[in-house]
Amino acid sequence: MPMTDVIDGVFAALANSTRRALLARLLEEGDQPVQRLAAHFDMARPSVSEHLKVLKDAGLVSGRRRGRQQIYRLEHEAMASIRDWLAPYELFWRDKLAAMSAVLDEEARAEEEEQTRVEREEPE
Amino acid sequence: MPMTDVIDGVFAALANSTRRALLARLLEEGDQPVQRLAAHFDMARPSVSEHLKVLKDAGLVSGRRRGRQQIYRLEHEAMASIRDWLAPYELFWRDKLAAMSAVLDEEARAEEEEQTRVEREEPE
DNA sequence: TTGATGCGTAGGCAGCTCCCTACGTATCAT
DNA sequence: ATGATACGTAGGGAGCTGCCTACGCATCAA
Repeated sequence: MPMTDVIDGVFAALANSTRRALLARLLEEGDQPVQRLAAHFDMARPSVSEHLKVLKDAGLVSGRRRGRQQIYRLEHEAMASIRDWLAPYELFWRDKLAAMSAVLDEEARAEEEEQTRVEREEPE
Repeated sequence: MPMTDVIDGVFAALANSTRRALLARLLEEGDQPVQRLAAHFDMARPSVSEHLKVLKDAGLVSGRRRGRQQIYRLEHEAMASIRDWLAPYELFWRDKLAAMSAVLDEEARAEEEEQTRVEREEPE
């Protein structure tokens, strides 16, 4: 599977607030079964199951059986793929902001020098 | 506008390979007009315009006029909102991996100690 | 074995996405 | 003013999303 399709799936999965909320629950409360996850949402349980399937297909969560329950947990790799995708943009902006702050520092320095000169010309 | 809607828009905008490719062009080649962006895609120019609108609505790009051209450029804030959303998960996994590597280190140390003991018992 | 529980899937419907072509509008060259 | 250029929007169609209820299957308690 091409990398672009993986990223497609991950971003698409995250483009829904219910699914992001499911991830947040798993993050804050740890692994848990569907029932417990579904309890927090004003939505039929099967709909939650479908959301979990989307997250699972995207690689953002995994499920294991425990008796008749299915325990879901966060998976790291898919998240990491987003971070990796984001990295070049972060670098770009880091450099951009660094350059900008260098300019501002230079302006501040020049202004301070100007201020010093003025102060020398207007003593007391 | 609630933060969740902003994030929704950004993730939805990024859940399309054409739009991600447009961002990549802007990243690598800098600000440019629609025409030049559209040239790289096997797609009608108006479709590219629509993708750019999605990116613009999500806050990922901005446009300024130059004569009859519209120059698009990357915008930082929307990207930053993703990074911020991602941060708690990154922290979670950093801790998780740190704990895991501590366990592995401990196992390695124990194993090494065992090895040392064996070596003492079998000198030369 | 029987009934209850936990979960997933089937089927259906309203609304959105992504592409297209046709057209409207602003700007520029002549 | 006239035609060309750069761009956006309108309108439409095929397919996907997100929700629902109904149902099927596996597991557990009694």
